[in-house]
Order: sequence, then C-alpha cells, then structure tokens
Amino acid sequence: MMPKSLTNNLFSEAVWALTKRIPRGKVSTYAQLAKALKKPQAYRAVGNALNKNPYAPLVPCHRVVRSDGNVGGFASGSKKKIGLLTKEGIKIINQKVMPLEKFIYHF
DNA sequence: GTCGTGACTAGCC
DNA sequence: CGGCTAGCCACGA
Repeated sequence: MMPKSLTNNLFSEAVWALTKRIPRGKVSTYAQLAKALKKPQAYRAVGNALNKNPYAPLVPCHRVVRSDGNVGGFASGSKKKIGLLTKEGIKIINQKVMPLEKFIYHF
C-alpha cells in the first residue's frame, strides 16, 4: 500500500535529508540529488526544495552546487555560499568549484 | 483544476 | 569561450 498522503511534500524532505548527509569538505549537485531520489529529471524541483528549505542552518544547502561546477544560487547570496565552501576546504575559482569531481560526494 | 515560478541542465549558435 | 533557448519537475496561489 502507498498512502498518497505520503507523496505530497516528501520530495522536499528527501532533498533536505540527503543534503544533510553530505559530509563537510564535500559537495553535491542538484542533478545528483535528484538522481538519488530516483527522479533524475527533477533537478529543478530539487533546487526549489533547497530554496525553501526551512532547516537553513541544519541542512548544509551550501554544499550543493550546479553540475557545471558553478556554485549556483543561495538564499543569502552566492557570495556567502562561496565563503562557506572555501572554509570547508573547497577551492572555488571564478564562482566555480575546481576540481569539481574531486569534491563531489557519491551517495 | 489550472497557471506561473524557480538555488537546474543540456544543447545550439 | 560566452550567451541564449527549450524542456523537465514539484509546489503554492
């Protein structure tokens, strides 16, 4: 059985849960999170979930970047996001994570 | 029930 | 290399 009531805002929760799993010093991409949720084409919804994330400091949403390495956006400003990532030991050049593959965390 | 929005991605010029 | 377009999903009004 599958109560549809469980399928309403679970997606967002799942996104936050996965984001919380990202260890310090590593990053992930929106597409990667979507893939982990069995919805590789929902990367758009993933971004929405993070944007509305009510667990701001609890969920390290700043560890989620774009597939092209760009830090993407941030509710408090991409600049702040870059600062946090840099503090974690991640190298960011020209607003991009380099080398991205070395910091990507596989679920 | 329908429409618009967004922290995205890949492709094309 | 840089900029633009179209397509995709979930959520709120």
